[in-house]
Amino acid sequence: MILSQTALYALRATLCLAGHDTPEPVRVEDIAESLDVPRNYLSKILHVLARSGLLASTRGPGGGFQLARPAAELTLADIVEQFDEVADEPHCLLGRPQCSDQDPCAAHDRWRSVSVAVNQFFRGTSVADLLRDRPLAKGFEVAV
Amino acid sequence: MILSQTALYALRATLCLAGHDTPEPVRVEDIAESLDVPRNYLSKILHVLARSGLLASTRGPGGGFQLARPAAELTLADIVEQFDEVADEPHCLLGRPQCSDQDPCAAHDRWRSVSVAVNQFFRGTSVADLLRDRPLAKGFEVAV
DNA sequence: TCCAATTATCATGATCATATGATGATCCTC
DNA sequence: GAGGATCATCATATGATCATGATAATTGGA
Repeated sequence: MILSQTALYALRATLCLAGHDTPEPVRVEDIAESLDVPRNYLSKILHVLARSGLLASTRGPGGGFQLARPAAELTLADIVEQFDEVADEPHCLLGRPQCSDQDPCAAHDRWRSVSVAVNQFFRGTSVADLLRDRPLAKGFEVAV
Repeated sequence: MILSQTALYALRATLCLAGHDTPEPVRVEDIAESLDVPRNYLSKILHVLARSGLLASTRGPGGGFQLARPAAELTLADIVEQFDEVADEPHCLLGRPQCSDQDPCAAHDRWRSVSVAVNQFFRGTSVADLLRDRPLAKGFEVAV
C-alpha cells in the first residue's frame, strides 16, 4: 500500500547516501549490502535517479553514487515520482475521471483531506528533514 | 497508488449495490455494465465478498448480489481488506521491520500521522456514510 | 420435468513489477 | 596503454495482478 517496492528501495538508498557524510561516491555494492537489496536491481534504480539529475554517478575506480544537490533541496516526492505517481490533484478514490469539487463522487470530501495529507507529506518533506529528525537510524548505516 | 484495481472494483460495486434501493438482488451483468468493469472479473470479486459474508448471492432467475448487512455496518476497510492490506499499525515507510515508537526510523513521526489518517479513513467510513453524503453520484447509477 | 437464467469455477493468457546474470562502456591508476 | 574497478545495459525469468472465455452448478418458473 502507498509505495511500490521499487520506490521504497530508491528512498532508502537516497537516505543512505545522504547520511553518508564523506564526500566520496558510494558504490552500489555497498548500498545494496547495507540495505539488503538486490544489487543489480538497485543499480538500475539508482541509474534512473541519476538520469533525472537527482543523483550523480561516477564510473571507474573510486566511483559510485552521490546526491546531486543538497539533501535539503531533495524532497521525498522527487525520488518517489520517478517510479510511482505522486498526484498533485487527489485522484478520485472511486476512479471517476470527471470527479471534481464541482462534480464530486460519494467519497470526495472525506477522501480529499486524506489524499492531500499524503501528498503534502511527500512534497513537503526533504531528505534533510528526515536526517535532521534522526541522524542515522539503526539499519541505515552504510557499511564502510 | 493506495488501492489496487481489484479493491477499487469491489468498492465501486458495493457502493452501487448499496445505492440500489429496491430489495431485489442485482445481477453481475448489470453492475458490470453500469461501472464499465469486466463482467467475469467482477463476478469473481463479488464472489469473494459473498464468501466472506459481506454480500449475499442468489443463483438462478431473479438472482444476483445484495448487501448482507446494513450499509451503516459495512466499512470501506471491510471491503478493501479482502484484496489489499489495510494495516492496523502503520507500516514503516522505509521498510524497517523493527520500527516502533521506541526504536523509530528517520521518517517515523512524520509518516505516522499520515498513515494513521489513511487507516482511519478506511476503518472509520461506512458505505452508508458515503451514500449519505451524496446519495447517488453520477456514474454510479445502476442501469435498470 | 425441462429450460432458461444466473452465479460458481476452471483453464488460459496478457501485462507488469520484481528480480537475476551476463556483458558492454567508461574511467582511474599504474 | 593495459588492467581492473565500477556503472550501464541487455536478455531472461518469476510471480502477481488483471482479465477473458468456456463450462459447471444451482435455481425458479413454464
